[in-house]
Amino acid sequence: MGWGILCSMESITKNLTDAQADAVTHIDGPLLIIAGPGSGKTRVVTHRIAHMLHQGVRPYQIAALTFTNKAADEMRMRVNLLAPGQPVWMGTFHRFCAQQLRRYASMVGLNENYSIYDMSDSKSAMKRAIAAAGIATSHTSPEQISSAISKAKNRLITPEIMQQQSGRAGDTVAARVYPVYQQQLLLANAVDFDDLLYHFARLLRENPEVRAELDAKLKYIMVDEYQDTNLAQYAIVRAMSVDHPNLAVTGDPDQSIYGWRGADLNNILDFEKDYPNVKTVRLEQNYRSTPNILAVADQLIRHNRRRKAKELFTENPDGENVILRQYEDGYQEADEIADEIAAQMIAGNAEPRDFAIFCRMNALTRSLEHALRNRGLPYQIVNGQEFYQRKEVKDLLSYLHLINNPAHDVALQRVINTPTRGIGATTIGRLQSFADANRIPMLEAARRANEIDSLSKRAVTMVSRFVTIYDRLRKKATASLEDLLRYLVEETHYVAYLEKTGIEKEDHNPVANVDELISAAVEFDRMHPDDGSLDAFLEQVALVADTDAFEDSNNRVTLMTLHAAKGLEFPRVFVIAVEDDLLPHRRSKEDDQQLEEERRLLFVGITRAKQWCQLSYAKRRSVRGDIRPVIPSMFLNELPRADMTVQEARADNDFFDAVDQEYPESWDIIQEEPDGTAADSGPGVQLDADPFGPDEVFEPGPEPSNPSTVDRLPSASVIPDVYFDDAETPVKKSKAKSKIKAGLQTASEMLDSGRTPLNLYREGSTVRHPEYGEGTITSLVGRGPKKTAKIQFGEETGEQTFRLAFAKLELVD
DNA sequence: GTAAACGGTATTTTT
DNA sequence: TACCGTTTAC
Repeated sequence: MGWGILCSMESITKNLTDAQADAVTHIDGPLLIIAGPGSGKTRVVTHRIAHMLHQGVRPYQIAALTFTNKAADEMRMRVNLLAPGQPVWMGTFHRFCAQQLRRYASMVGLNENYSIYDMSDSKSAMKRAIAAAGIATSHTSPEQISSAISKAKNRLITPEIMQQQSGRAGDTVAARVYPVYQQQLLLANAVDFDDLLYHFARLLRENPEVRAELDAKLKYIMVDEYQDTNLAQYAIVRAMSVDHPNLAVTGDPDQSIYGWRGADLNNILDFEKDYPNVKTVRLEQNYRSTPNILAVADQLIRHNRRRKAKELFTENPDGENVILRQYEDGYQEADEIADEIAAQMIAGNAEPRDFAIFCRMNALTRSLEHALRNRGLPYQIVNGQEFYQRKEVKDLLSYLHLINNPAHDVALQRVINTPTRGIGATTIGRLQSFADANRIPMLEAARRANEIDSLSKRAVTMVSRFVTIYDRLRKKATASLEDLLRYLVEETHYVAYLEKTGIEKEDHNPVANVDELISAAVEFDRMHPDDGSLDAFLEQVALVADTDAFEDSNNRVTLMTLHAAKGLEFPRVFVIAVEDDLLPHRRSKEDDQQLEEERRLLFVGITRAKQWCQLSYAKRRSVRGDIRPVIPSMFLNELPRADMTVQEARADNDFFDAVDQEYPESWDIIQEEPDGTAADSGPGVQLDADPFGPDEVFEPGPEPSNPSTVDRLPSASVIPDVYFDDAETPVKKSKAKSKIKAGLQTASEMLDSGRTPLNLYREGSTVRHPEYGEGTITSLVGRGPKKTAKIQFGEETGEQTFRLAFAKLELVD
């Protein structure tokens, strides 16, 4: 054996449980590993690879397919510890297909330098296809058509078949667009994400010799997260495991959360039928979580019908109860979670990286972000706006794409007038028509601009000028990426353009992003001294997901969606907004299978937690602008109260204390726990006396005002009505309340009744105060009831600070 | 042709 | 609220 360092057989299998060792030592023949959360699955997979190598399997005969780059990186790192330097192929499905397609490009009608359209690219392409197909978007949206076509591709349905099938279904429109869209992609020498799988699956199906070749070459295929495979992926894996059916899949039906993307749970549920001689191993012991957390998760998931029943257990010591927490609203949720994190850190047994906050939708991270930032807590958002999606980055990448693939029409349209060079929509439209008529790429049309009669002389000049710039850039295509990018930025005067047009916002600095992209290029050059091509760089960029951006080396609180959380673990976990219409999501409630998927989503969230976990919901939450009452998620009723602590919302006397706690300048320094009291509203904030007029809605609740006191309510078998009813809440039983229920008046209107709505105050607004007279708002911070303004009055009074919800202010216009 | 201003509308999750 | 497409004013 070529590597002396590799551990002995015993050390590979020692420290493994029987079940784990069973899986690790199974080499030939199909293998199904049902792996519960935290059951050491990655350990098994990596040890199995090491074991196979040890037994003489050649590294290039093994391919391990994952869904995320992060999972692949993790696997690579850990295999490398066990068997250093072995060239086992590990990577995502999409990357695998992309690489194979490079080799066999011509067999599916592509060129080897084909481009991968990202979502926004395919969106533009889709719009163009819809227009070309002559379809009015009055009754459908491009998104719906996209999604129908995407689903078709995931199920390996060709345009022809879709047209035949769509007799009665509402997919007829999509079926008409589909062939047009595919043709345009092919003409642009491009594929979308689905095509990577679709083309490759069809390639295998239609070319037996290619199939046999790959089957023989990759004798041992492993698939991670098998429960998330769709039909295309299933077909690919199957096709490569006919002559050498040494297919090992790992997964957990209870963690299947990608049904909406075409994942078919039957792939894993029926695996044993597909491969009769399969060896099945169940990993049910959990090494990650406390028994309490596991019990809650297990009880929840037992409500699903479509699953393979598992008996999850752990030998970990007992931990704290899972907390079920109610908040008044999303802002309080955000603030108090941030406070809780601060408190736990101050208590000294946690640091930022220990915490993760999960939510159903990206939009929900905003208030959390705000609250964390206010307290100076370091955090990272794992989704937000992906770096590669930002305008300035996309602009430059589009240039690179066009340089690499002159047929990339989407890139051309993005770039031809960026920076602006006098080529407007009309001109672009005419180029497009000419291109369509002659079945040529738009760049080709641009080269032949003088043949296009409809173009004005001026337009022809402008277009030619662009082509000249393009050709100049193209000459640099083989330079290092860094050189190419720098040259590009310089030649197009891109930075000047950004500075001229860019509106620099607080957390958005376009020029810095340009620099960051250049850094990424430098890094790529460094990592690929030999094989570094523009092609490879663009492929790499296209296939990294936002979830891969997660850095556990950063000592930061992590904010992400539940989907992004899969495969990760954190000591302390918050799942926020466990509310009806959100989790389960409104659009998933009608269908049982989708509802079960939502339940799995929460299951995934809870099982990420190692020692501490809180689920929360609010009584009301603002949804795109206005505030609406909330019904807690039905899933909360399914949780066992024995392992939980239920906490009702703290009454909103919180408006007057906890808000303005002082936090350390830097979290390196840990301070004593702040002892906020009702009277202590913190420095710099002035509250008007008695904010409650006769018509006020709020009254102080019965809770103690010391925020460090935690209320532990007795457990209950179901969520008591009190959580969303008025019985013990600070909302008075008044006409105002019934209006909430009837939806006639929003809570924010109630809060602001008889006052100027908070969102009308702007920096620079002139306001009148009964005592101080007129002043100008110099700054605004905070949200909702906590929105605070600094107001500059006359010389005598100077600057004063007010909580807008309570101050007796009037807007002067 | 460009840019700002307006108004309508959608709103999940992501390789 | 935020984005997008459209209109409007230069």
